[in-house]
Amino acid sequence: MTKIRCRFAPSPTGRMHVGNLRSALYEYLIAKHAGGDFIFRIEDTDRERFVEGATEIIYNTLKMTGLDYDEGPDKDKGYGPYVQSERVAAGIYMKYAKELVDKGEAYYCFCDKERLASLKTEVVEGKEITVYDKHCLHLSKEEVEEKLASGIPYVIRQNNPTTGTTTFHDELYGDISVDNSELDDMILIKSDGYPTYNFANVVDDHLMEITHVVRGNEYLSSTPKYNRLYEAFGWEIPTYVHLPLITDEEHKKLSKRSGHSSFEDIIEQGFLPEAVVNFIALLGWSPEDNREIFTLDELIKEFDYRRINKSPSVFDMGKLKWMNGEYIKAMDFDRFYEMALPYLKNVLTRDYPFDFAKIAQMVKTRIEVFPDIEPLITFFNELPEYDIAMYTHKKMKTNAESSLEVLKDILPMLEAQEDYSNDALYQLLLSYVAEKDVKNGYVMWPIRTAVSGMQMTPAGATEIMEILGKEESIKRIKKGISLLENA
RNA sequence: GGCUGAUUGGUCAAGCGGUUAAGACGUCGCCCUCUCACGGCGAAAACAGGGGUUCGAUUCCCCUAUCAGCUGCCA
Repeated sequence: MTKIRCRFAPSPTGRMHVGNLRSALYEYLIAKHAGGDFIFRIEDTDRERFVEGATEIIYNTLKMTGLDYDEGPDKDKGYGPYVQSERVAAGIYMKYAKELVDKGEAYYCFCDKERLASLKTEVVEGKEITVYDKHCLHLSKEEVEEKLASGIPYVIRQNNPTTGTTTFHDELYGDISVDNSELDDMILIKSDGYPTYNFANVVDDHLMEITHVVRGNEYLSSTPKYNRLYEAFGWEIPTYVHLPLITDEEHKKLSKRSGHSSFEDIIEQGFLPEAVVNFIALLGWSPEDNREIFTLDELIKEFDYRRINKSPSVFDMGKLKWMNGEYIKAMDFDRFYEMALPYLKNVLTRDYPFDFAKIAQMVKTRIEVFPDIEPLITFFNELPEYDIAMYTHKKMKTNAESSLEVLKDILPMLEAQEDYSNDALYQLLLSYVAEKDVKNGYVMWPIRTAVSGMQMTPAGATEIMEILGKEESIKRIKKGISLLENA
């Protein structure tokens, strides 16, 4: 039994897409579940789309998500280099392309853009289809030599048969067949000397002894051509696992506009890496039981790629939020506090010794992502303008009149009170409730309204006063009284 | 247009010939409660359509529809 080797081979073209990240995750999980190796390779053969800094983003994403690779550009285990542009420099692809030319499985093509354009067939919606007509396949050896010698730009194309069918097996999708007449003579080596993905991918996967080729199913339709390449070389065909795609809410491919296209975008919105990993693991895969919360290690243990779904799934931001909220609730307080503090400090700017830890405790069960904290606590910093209609609450049986009465009764009690701890204040108000023989809410509601100016708060009236302290609490109660009196 | 694939509630998703068709998010209701949230309980909500095969189809086959991907000197 050979050791399983899976690779993650992204192109450094920008931020890391969540579809890409999920591929990386599944590749990692498939390898690790079987005790295999996870290889990281960079496919930078498209010099036009290369984005400066994109490689760093990929490294960083892998680090943040905990997808540790066993081999990669900075971890050569003898299969390197792991960056395709370096492999180009080493002449690897050209060597194999020429081998194919010698075998008659590939050929030089000197057709220029104009001729290629003339081959295009106009089809609906402005889409054009080009099928190469094997024009250059018929060049004689002498003609090829002559053109090469005279420096005419060329590409190397795969020479595919035009009759018969090609079948390949995918672990998830089963056997897939296509007529060979559908197989275009795709370009292997571009005129700039770089290989296309189609070629580099096959060569590298073989050379790096990748056993399981795991990738998005946008490659499903070109896999027959890859198979023909393996066969032309006489190489062993790897196990294929094509993954269903992830779409946005409109069932369209995730776009930049959808706001959650990249891992970085999501992290910037206040999500935790482990929640994102957990969430995307469940997008297209499910465990045997109904469990939904998994650490990476637990995923490794449970992940069986045969349980991967075949149909595309929508990236549901709402459920990601829920899951992130679960992670926040389960987080130990010290770590939560540390992460929440910047948001707390951002809002609580008043020159007052706020008890940040207490406030953090209040919001912990009330947020899904960290930025949710801010709107919850701004009232602590400053009493907002509010409408006295807020004093009226049907269930609490309160209205402006009753509220005014309660606030006026309570004010002297609060002024006399020295201990502003939550417990003490609560007992104090409860004694008033008992004395008046009313429901708790009847007195709590107007007080909470007066000290917060908010319809909803992350804490009760007495907890709020504990935070605000005596002076500020009384000031806000008085403000409430004057608002009600002047109504 | 051609090729390939997919199709279970709004979303994720179990199911792999016989089930009251799980569970989760969201939504709604109730309880808890010093508001909200947490927590607890409950409700509404699905097998794309049509033919077969079969004693019996969500499960197997075919057709249609819809969606997606590919159809690049992008990956």
